[in-house]
Amino acid sequence: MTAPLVTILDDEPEIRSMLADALQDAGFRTMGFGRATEFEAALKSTTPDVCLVDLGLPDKDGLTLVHRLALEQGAAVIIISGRAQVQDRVTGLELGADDYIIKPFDPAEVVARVKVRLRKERPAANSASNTAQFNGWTAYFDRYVLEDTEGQETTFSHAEGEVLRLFLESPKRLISRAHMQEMLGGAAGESFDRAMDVRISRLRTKLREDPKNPRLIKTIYGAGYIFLGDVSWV
Amino acid sequence: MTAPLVTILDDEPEIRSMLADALQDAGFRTMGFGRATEFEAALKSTTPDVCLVDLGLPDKDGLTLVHRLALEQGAAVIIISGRAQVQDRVTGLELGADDYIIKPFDPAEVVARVKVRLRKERPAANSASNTAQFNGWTAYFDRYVLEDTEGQETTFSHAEGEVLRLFLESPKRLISRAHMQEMLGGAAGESFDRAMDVRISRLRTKLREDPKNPRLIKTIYGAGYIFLGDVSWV
DNA sequence: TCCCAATCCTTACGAATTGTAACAGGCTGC
DNA sequence: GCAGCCTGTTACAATTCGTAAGGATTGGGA
Repeated sequence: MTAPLVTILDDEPEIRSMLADALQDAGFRTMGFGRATEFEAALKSTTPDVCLVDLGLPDKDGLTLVHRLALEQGAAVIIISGRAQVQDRVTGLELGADDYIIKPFDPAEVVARVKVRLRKERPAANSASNTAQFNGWTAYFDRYVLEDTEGQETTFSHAEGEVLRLFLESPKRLISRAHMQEMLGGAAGESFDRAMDVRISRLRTKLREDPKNPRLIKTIYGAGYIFLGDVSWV
Repeated sequence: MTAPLVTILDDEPEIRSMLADALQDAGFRTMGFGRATEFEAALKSTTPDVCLVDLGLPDKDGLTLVHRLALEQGAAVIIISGRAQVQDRVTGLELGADDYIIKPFDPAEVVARVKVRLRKERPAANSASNTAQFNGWTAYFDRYVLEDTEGQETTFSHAEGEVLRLFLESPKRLISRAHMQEMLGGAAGESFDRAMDVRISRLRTKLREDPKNPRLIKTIYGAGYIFLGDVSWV
């Protein structure tokens, strides 16, 4: 799968290169344009995933371009503009933009917002995004299935999935009991926190952990748990 | 079709009412909450389309709430926060928020951004189409027919169609049992709610679901159902 | 080293929830 | 009226998940 393509349409070269650097660091392909006509020409041969569009263009009205982009291309459109009036933002969003960022901006925020758009826009990438691999196991959170090296499948329940997901999102880091309670919805630490133990116990058996020598879910006495797998989300 | 539901979670009553007014003027239904626990309790019986969440809550960490919402509910989440640092915004967006609005804000902009989310989230809400495709199946609601990959047709009844339509209009989102009752007529009764189970059971057999490992209609114990197909309305 | 209290694991049990087969009433069309 | 389908109800099986209880483990102090 090729990296998502982000186009940058802005007449100031410094802004273009600043955004391109930040986006490329985040793993995206980028294409920069200084004029709307150039950009439109390029659209004939490429389909960007996200389009960053500056409204203050010399050769064309940015808003109509945004409108066309959103309608025809189906790409996510993020307006970047110096015009900070609320009315500008509202009309920009109503004409089809997915987001509206005001100059001056921080590149990190632009990258974050681009990522949000991608997360939502690409259904294929979305359905695969709740799958994680670790130490021979594959966890499919959408199907509630755990698959071992030989392709053997086991199902896990919703509650078990919550715990597993929490571990897989913070591997090799200590997860305190209190934090766990909070994440997993429970009322804040009553004396009933043994429920947590049971959940983990059940998860351990599904992961076929050796009770004497757990390799994946390690207990830190008096502190919490730590998940030791090498996790990669697919 | 009922108006989209927007929840407002903020500890300041003035902000809640200001947002509620603006959103209701725009034609949305709203529900306001001052504490995270109240909100979580309400989630058991309703499924909001967009959730506005203030991060500075007294009783719970807003960010973990956002994370859970985005993950489990599948609803669009918009953070509203007084914390204006770029880092705050980036982490908020990475944890699953779809947008991040900084206080003080203009209600008109909030409304505009809510509309953008709805435009993206509910593919079927706008078009009054009667045909939907998902995972090899095609459902023709005008003919009460379900067609599989090979063109084999099965009919479904009105009651089954109601459930199926509800699922197909909110794919990959948790649909609470109570919300379902409300949608499908019956008052939330006592033993009546078993009718719901039976409807779903019958729908499952028509979709040839494996009882041990359903791939399309997933049960979340104690919460509701979630439809996992990739839906597109035609 | 030994002991003890705190902490944690595991098993068994039971309440709550959900799945589904079977039955029965109701409606429609012939 | 009768046959056939739709749909709610009932009853019972299966699942989920918290709780209790007893045993095992840990780590610090005697």
